[in-house]
Formats: sequence, C-alpha cells, structure tokens
Amino acid sequence: MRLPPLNALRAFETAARLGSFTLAGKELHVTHGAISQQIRILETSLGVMLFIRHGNRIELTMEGMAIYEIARRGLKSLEEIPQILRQGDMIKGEVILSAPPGFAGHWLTHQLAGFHKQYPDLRLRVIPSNDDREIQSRDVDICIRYGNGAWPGRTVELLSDIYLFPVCSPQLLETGKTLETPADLRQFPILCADDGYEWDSWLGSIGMTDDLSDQRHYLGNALNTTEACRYGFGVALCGSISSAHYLQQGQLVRPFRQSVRTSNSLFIITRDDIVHKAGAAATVGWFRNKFAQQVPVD
Amino acid sequence: MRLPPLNALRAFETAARLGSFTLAGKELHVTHGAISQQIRILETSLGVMLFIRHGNRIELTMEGMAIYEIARRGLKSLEEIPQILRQGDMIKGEVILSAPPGFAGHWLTHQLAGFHKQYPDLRLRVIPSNDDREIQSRDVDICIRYGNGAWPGRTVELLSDIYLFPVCSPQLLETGKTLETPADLRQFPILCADDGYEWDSWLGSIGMTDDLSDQRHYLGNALNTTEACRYGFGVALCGSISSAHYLQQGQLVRPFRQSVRTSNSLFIITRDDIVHKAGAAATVGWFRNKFAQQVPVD
DNA sequence: TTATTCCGTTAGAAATCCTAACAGGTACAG
DNA sequence: CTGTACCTGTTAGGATTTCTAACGGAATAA
Repeated sequence: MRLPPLNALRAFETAARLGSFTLAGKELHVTHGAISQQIRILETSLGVMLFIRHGNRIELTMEGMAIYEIARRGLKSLEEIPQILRQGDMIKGEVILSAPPGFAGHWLTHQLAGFHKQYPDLRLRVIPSNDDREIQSRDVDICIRYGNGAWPGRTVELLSDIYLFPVCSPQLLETGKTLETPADLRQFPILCADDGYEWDSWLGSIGMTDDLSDQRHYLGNALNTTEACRYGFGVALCGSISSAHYLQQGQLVRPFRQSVRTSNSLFIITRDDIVHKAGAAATVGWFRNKFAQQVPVD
Repeated sequence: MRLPPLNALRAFETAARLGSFTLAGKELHVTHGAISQQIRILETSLGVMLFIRHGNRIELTMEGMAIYEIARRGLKSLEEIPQILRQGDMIKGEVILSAPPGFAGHWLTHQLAGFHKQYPDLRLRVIPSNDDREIQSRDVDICIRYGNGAWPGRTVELLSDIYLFPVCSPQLLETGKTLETPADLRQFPILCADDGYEWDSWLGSIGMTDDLSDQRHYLGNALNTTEACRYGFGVALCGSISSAHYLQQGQLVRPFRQSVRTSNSLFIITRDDIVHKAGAAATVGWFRNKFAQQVPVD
C-alpha cells in the first residue's frame, strides 16, 4: 500500500490550510471529531505526528509542513478534473512535439492518420530534433527522445526499449542470392547510418569477426538507410520502432532472428504542468497507449 | 463538494493504467466488482462515461483519457508523501529565492533569523531582482514579485495586498515642527523613490492639489527612502510590507491614517515541480504562513 | 460448438466513517 | 481567581460506504 489514505489526506489538507479542526469540519460538512479521527489515522499510517495539539489550537509540526505542500498541490490538481470535463471540448488546439527525425519520419508519420481520427480537433506541430534544449523549453509540450531516462526536473516515462536487427526488402531475396545465415551477408551491400557503429555492435553480438567493411555504404542517418533498404539496395540494421510498420506490411523482412538491444531506450518527456493543457495531456496518453498495446519486438 | 471521490479516483487510475478492472482489483487487493462499483460512482459523480464496456474488455472514452493524465499525476505526487517522510531530513540544502530588492532588504532580512531557527539546515540564496526572466528559470526555486498575478504556466499565490502611506522617524516630530494634517507636509522634505508616482497617487487620493514638488528629493528606490526616513531626513511613502517591522519597533510612525491601495499586490510564484524539492516546498509554506498570520495593515 | 476470460449486478457482510456527548486544556474578561 | 468561550481528544454506537461472493452475459479463441 503506497498511497496514504486519501480521505484522511483531504482532512489533513483542509485542517492545515484553515489551522483548525473545527473549521475544517465545517468546510467538509462533518464534525470536528471526524477530522480529529481522520488526522489520527493519517498520523498512524505515516508514523509521524502532523500537528502539535495545544488544547485550544493546533500547530503544524515540521513533518506536517513538509507534506502539506505536496498534499495541497496534489489535491488541487485533482480538483481540476470536474472543471476539465465541464469545459467539454478541451481536446483541441495545437500540440508542439519534438521528436528525433527518424522517429518522426517513420513511426510517427505512419500513426498520424489514426491520431487525427481519434482527436480531430488537435493539430500537431512536429519538430524533428534531438536537441536537449527543447526539453527545457516552455514552448515545447512534449519531447520524444532516445536516451537513458536521465532528464532531471522533468516527468520522464519509458515508451519502449529498442532492438536493432538486420532488415532487407523481400525483393532483394528474389535475386537468386541466398541470405540464410549471417555469413551470406558478404554477398550484399551493407547500409550504415552515420558511422556504422550499429553494425559493429550487432556483428560483435553474434560473434562474427568479419566487419564487412568493404561492403559498407554510409548514408548519413537511419532515415536514409531504411528508405534505401525498402527499395532493395541492400541490408540495413534497423530499430524495432522504425521498422515495425514496414515489417507488418511486408515491405521489409528480417532474414535472421538475432537482435541486439541498444543502451538507449525511447522516452517521452514532459513538464509537470502539462496537465493544464488538455490537448497535450491527451497526446501523452495517446503515445503511452500506442506503445502499451504494441507487441514488443526483439 | 469540489473534489471527486478520491477512492473512486484511485480505482479509476489503476483500471485505466492496467486496462482491466480485474487487474486493477488485484493491484488494490479487492475484487473486480469493487472496482466496477467505484468506477460507476466516479462516472455518476462526474456525469460522464469513462470507459466503454465491451463485455470482456474495456476502453477509455475521450473523457476518460482527458482526466486520466491528471488523476495519474495527481495521485503520483501524493505517493511521494510517505517517501519524503522516510528520508527524514529532507528539509536541508540551498533554496534559491528571487525577490524585489526592497522586499529582500526589509521584510525578508528581518525575518531571516526566525526562518533559520525554524529550518536550521536550510540555506537561502537571495537574488534581489524584479526580472521576470527568473520566473521562467529552472535555476530559481521561488520568486516573490509585485504584480497582478498574471504569470502564465506557473503556480501563483497571493501573499498580501499592498498599501502605501506616509511614514517618518519619531525624532522628526520632536524638532518643534508639527505634522498633524497633510497640509503640514509643506514643512518637511518629501522622499520619493524612483519617479515619485507614489506621492502623486497618495496626494490625489486625499484630494490635495499641491504636489509638494519643490520639497521632493528623489532617492532612486524604496530601499533608500525608507533608510533616509528612519534616520530622520523627511517623510516617505512606504509600503505596508516594507514598513511593518519598523512601525512595530517604533522606528517609524504614521503621522496620518490615510493610505492608498496599490494596483500591484505581492505574489509568490513557483513551478509545479517544486514539491520534489522539500526544502523549497517548506520555504513556500513558511512564506504563506508568515503572511497568513500577519495582521493586515492599511 | 465449448472453454475461457472478463465485466455487470446483486444481496448481505464487513469495514469505515461519522455523530453525539462529555472531558480537558487554554485564553481571556471580569 | 472565577467564569465563559472556544478549542481539541476520546469514546460508543449508529449511519454509511465499501467489499465480497455468486451468478449471468458478452466477447474471443480454438
């Protein structure tokens, strides 16, 4: 049981705010005795005294002050729930989203139609970027980033782990050349994004010593390798997220099962005050939902 | 009754997160029927359907998604309460506070000893400033500002309204000259901060047409006028907050009752994530407390 | 089709919460 | 000092809420 008793917490917040059990009872439409009992329940549950009783007045202890601020803001945010619903059509307007170019170009664009269908009045402004400065910016509602989850001062949530594996176009396998074991890779162009580190790590993980360096083509980024791969140029190492749609559609296939897990995972990063912008909050929920119901690929 | 039923909200949050009443029941150690009933209570209370029931599975409605994000974050912050207490000595470290120079120089410095006594392990770094950029900065925990309360995207709380009235040193009244009616002001130096607008507005409010312009001394800011006033130089228009301590000590007196309410009030401005820094949260509570128990001056 | 799984809905049991009444401490006025 | 007013604490027992247990129905998969 991790949450403190919520009704006792409400009694505490009211009593601490008004500085009186009797007044708190008036506000909550109960007797002072009920407040007294609720606060004792909370004190027992937390194992600390929250008020010093002076006979005819009360005083917050240090511990009481420490948790009052949290209780106050937490309950205040819950108070917004009925208000949000009363406004009705809050899920509209523009949501500003910063996402890595590869993610924005593949996974996200393939899902946009579904997003629009679910939230017809919401418009997305996508910023393709890996810049961490946008995480700190007040102008950006939501950031999607690859990393280790260490973004201090922000709410960070894991969306998905990332696995890398070789993929190629099915047409490539109809050219007569076989691609049944990793050794067969020697017959095909190897498509590298950036510096080719992803291939080094994959080849290393399956114990292959040949680094295929004389077959490598460097295409600059993952977006380009995936595109070249789809059009039958060669074999690329693709991430589980970017390739998911193409694998499902049959536009790409995985010649081998072997994959390597990257040290970076995909995270969604938001400010705490995102809840005040219902459209952005709904978008966060949409992302969480999409990745929760997606079958994990490795 | 403004808050939705809290235990029902917890059931909803769990069910929405797990996508199942049965699993939510497992997590909360109750049967699925209990969850079902709690969620119906919440739906009745809010007047909207939160889930679409499909017979053997559930799906969040738009309204359900809209409030899930708020409920999730609100309850999550309440979960921190037991953790904060477990750590025990969280009320320590440095709190960075930006406050207007006049406020920092008078009210705050007079209260620092009391603050230190209450929180011996807390150190304050005071930035005397009126710059609104600090309100947006992540490096500043708490901002105190005069204004109208319009600081979007931040938690803003009124600390006190501000009244302006003439004050002078008691010694000034022992020089033989009398100061019993506003007309007697002609015999004394008039101390103006900045552009002297405060005197214009006060003189206007009591219907005095003479603006005493040939007696005015311009000292640059309110800090200087108050100091000069304490040392018997003349009569200054002082704010209710800055002068409170000196009035109480008898170092300053109010020759007349008339005061004028300023359009700006004193606010305390924080980010939503201040709760994660217990020392800063305690400091906010300390400010709120100080101004709540202070007798209003006008 | 059957088996399975999950949700809905009851009645009644269990747990919780609240009230009412009295006791005791503090503050302040007379 | 005494009396009054105003708090809070603490009970027992009643009122209310919440949960369980058991059954029925809808969707899903084999």
